[in-house]
Amino acid sequence: MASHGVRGRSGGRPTLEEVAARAGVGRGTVSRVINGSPRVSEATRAAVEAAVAELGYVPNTAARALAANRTDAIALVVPEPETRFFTEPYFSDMLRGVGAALTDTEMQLLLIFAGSDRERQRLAQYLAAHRVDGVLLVSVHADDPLPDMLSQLEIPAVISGPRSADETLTSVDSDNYGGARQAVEHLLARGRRTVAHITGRLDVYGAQRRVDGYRDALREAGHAVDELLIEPGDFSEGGGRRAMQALLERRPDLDAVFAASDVTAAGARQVLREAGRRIPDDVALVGYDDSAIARHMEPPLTSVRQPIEEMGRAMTDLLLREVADRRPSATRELERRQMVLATELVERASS
Amino acid sequence: MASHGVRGRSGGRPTLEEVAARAGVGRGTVSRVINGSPRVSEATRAAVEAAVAELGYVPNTAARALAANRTDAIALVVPEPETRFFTEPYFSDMLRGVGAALTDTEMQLLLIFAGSDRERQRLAQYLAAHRVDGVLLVSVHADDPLPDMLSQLEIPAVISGPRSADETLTSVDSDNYGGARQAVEHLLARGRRTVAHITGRLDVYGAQRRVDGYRDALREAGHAVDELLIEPGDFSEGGGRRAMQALLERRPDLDAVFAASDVTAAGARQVLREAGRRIPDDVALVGYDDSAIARHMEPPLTSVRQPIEEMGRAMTDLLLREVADRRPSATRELERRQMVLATELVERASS
DNA sequence: ATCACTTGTGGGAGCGCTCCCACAGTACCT
DNA sequence: AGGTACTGTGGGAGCGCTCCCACAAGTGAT
Repeated sequence: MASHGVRGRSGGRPTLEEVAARAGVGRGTVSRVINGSPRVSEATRAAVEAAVAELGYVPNTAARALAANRTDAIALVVPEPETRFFTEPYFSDMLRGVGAALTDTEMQLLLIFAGSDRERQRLAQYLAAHRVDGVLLVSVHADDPLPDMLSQLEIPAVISGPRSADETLTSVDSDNYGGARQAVEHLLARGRRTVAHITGRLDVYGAQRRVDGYRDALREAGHAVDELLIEPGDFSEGGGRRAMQALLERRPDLDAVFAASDVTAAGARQVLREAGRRIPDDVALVGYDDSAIARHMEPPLTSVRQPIEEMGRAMTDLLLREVADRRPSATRELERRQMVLATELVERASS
Repeated sequence: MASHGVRGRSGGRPTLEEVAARAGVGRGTVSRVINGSPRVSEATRAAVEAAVAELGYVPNTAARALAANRTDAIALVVPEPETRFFTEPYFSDMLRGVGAALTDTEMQLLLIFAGSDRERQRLAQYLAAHRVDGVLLVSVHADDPLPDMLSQLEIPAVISGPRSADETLTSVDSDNYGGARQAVEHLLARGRRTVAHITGRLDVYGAQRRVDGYRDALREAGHAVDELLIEPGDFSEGGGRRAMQALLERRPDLDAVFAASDVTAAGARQVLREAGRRIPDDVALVGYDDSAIARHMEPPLTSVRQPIEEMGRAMTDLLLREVADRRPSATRELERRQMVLATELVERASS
């Protein structure tokens, strides 16, 4: 029986040492070739590469991580219990962007579900155990302790939506303010006079910015902002229904609704239908996210598209850069990085 | 300057050795406590646990992986380029199930995107580098070399849909055959006589099984199976459109369509509308997946729900068991495991 | 009292790699 | 000729852990 581990020594994966022996060089030289160091002669490099190919050598990740103090992996922290995250396409799109950015890298992606308190506890542990080189944070609430924990642990992190106007972490965001303005300006341009807004969860900074955009668009068009036309939602379908009911009671004369998400708009639409309002004839409806729901709604929903995939890609790129900066001998370029990507209004029949 | 790595020795994360010194015991004893070995006296255990708490000790994953030859991580291999994977909710649901099964475990989830040849190449490398203890495989095509590679490398793996009737790997599947039967039986019970079927990609075993279910349901109801009513699709919206057009040309008298996915059904719906057919009055429509699209379609789409989240959970459970079996000293229970979960027909207005 | 076993414990060896120091060899100056 | 530099290379030390052997101490049967 082998002394250690599951697979015995014989016939196991080849090690650096074995490659070195085969190529007739020292361990250090093989390491240099593997890691692309320039301080190796052409002849030696060729010999080592041949040995690597013959033996099918692949460096052991754990050993490398232990010796070099890096893991070549980053984590995407997913606030799992919020079902919203999975029912909306946001997550998938983000993931695709992250995946794309990682494609030409040696980096691997670790998905960490951390919603419950216990999980967040454990998350800290894992990160402390240095399981990853950096962390991508999405959908963070204002009072989430995680970002600050990461700062304290000096773990590179990038956050998808800044928590406030003066976010300290590197962040990537879509232009929530501008997107909301686009939506409202569009409705006004279509001749609507009484535009209501169902907000998102207001502890999310992006939702606040959408409200700001809504307000400013109205003001600049010379309309007074009527607070009775603003009803808080929570990004969900049920929230959309509740908010729409409240709005119809307060301002039955409204002729347009800008919802902070497509799902919210779907909820609003149900209530409008039940109240006998035709879309867009009586009430124009604009959503946010440009999700599959928007395309398949009846009538198809005008919606603000966020470049979520691009955001995922940008976040990853920024994180990789930060990780590289942290490596020994890197020339630190520690500017604070805040990136904002433009949104796009996708016009459909609902407005 | 610290000699090694980014973080210097001083003030870094505490090590086993430091905990041992603090608790006044040996390194081995601390290791035993950390790993829950019963061969430790109560007093010692308490002392060690106190030291761990005081120092905030967290075991270093890389060191453990290197010494113990295990990583406490499993991989979910995602065939990324197939956009279908991201646009359908299949993926999210699966992921949620996997996450749920992992919640009470120490296991972490590594997401590996492997679609292009180059990526699959690299995937083999990563797996060979022993980066994970086991692999979850979803949406595998009949000619995918990956499953066999994994068998050969003796890496525990569980596959989401078996590749054929005699799959060698442990697999979890939903009852594609039964689901299709449910759908067709439902249509017949509603009085439909001419039921067409738009298939999925026929190199996917599950799609074949749905065709089998479609055929058998018709036969057992005493109907002849007309091959002209079966048109191959590819699970996509465009495929659904093309197939529907072909079917309408060949059999303009059809009064029901069973589509192999909701997205396919959405494509079919468009063509039916353009052809002036009313749903469900002229043609009843049934989809597969019970996705958000089904709920938001006009009219809402009757669809076969697969317990995808449960599948993800089951796959993960099975994989964890296999991984545990592989560990030294485990009592091997090497039965071949094939699990099939029941589907459910969700009836809506389209049929 | 002796032997045999059990329980708890310490610490050496080793996992496979990276980092870095030492040194041989060569080249180019003074 | 001697010095100074640089290039390429070998291999020791060490990353932090697990595994296992050795051994002390206790327990009970002979």
